[in-house]
Amino acid sequence: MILRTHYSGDIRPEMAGAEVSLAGWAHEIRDLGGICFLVLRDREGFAQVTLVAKKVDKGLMETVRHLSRETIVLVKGNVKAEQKAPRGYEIIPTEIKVLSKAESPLPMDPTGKVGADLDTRLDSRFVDLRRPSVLAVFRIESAVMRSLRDFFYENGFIEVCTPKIVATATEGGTALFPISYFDKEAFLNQSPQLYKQILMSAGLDRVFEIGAIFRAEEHDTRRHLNEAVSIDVEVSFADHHEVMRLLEEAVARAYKYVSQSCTNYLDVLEIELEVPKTPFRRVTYTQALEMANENRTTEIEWGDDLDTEAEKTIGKAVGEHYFITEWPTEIKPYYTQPEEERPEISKGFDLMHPKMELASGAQRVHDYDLLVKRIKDQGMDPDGFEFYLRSFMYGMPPHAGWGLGLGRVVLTMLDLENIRDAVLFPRDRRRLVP
RNA sequence: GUCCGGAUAGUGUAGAGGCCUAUCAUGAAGCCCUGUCGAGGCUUCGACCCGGGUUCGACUCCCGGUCCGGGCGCCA
Repeated sequence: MILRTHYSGDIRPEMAGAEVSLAGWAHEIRDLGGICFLVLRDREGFAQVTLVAKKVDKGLMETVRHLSRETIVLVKGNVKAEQKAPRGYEIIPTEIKVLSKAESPLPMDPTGKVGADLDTRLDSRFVDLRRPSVLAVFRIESAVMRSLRDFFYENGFIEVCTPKIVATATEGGTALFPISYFDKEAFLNQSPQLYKQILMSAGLDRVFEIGAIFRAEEHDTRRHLNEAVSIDVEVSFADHHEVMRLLEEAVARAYKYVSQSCTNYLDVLEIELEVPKTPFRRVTYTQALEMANENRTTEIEWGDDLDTEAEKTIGKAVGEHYFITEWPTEIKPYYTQPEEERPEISKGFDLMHPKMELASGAQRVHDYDLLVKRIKDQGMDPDGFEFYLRSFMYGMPPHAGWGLGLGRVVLTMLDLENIRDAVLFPRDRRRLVP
């Protein structure tokens, strides 16, 4: 049984006379003496419940007058078309039941009239999310995931779930969270990379996963978190060009879907979403370096990674989504395939938004010997990768893939200030609760 | 890690050595009001991060700490 018959957003003035039950939060109570308005809020909007002193049961009037804000109520009543009411209708109640009382004062203002710092908001995220403008971000995030899933299924992908508890590091570079696993040492996985690749050997051909990744870096920025959601893709018998094409289509598709299906949430956020045009511009690493080194005091040398300043300069110059391609092999992970003709250049790429990096990917090394060599060259021990390397010994198709940060897609799409705004319960260096 | 900025009622803020028994808004409690829609009016309640120092006197200045925000770094 569901207590409500309708969401507030389902009700139309044309339903006048209908008996409905609404359930939600007492958003506001405006008592004008002879008439009293209760604004009930649920996930889909607001409904005005109107009580006229002369016409309504005294007990009901008293109940409403003494409701604390954010108390959960069940309102049974009749729809009345009323021009003076917001959205052209109001509810004339016959029964109001308090389901759960809200204490007061509230930890923050859920109406948005009075602001709250990010820290305050995150501490009381359950109240923060009651603000339609905050919820809108996550409704859109849901739409992004849905559009990507649709896109992947339409393109022959199999959705997979790889383990998050692992025995070894994936890539070496980043720090891992150690965990206790009975009598063994284990880690939280930094990326599904190795498992996606194993599945290519297994013959799944095209896989995707939307899942959590963990990085134990003590970074402290507006675009990094220690737990993130990664949208990962791996495709067999494909090169990096093919998966770049997939990636740009996936991103454009998400924008398109959101712009069509989330108009009300975009309105709440006052955003006019522009769908990026594909194909995205390809900028080689060498070209990127040239752009970055203009008007710069300390030049970045060929072979160095691009720093934040460089990303910003290039982003400004390009002004839309773009790929950086032809990275030096040396600064890409060991599983990145070098070009055959000039092995110092790799088949790795990054997808960039003018504000920040969104994804990175590559055609992968599928040759066992080369992979072992590359692992050694990067100062790691192939023994730790045996479970992974074994899958390269018995038939591994050439393959390519990428990982795209969900939070960053939403952050850049909605022009949010902080990645924490795009994650329900962010985990950063200091924050572990809620 | 490092550099810059900050910490005042539940929330968001004003404050520049005595003006502070601390401003405003929001909120809460109560009262008035029949069409509000950020309703309005009146009354009441509620705060200077912690420790040390300077000074006759510190919310205010100095030192240390804690926490928060931002930049960079680390990170793909």
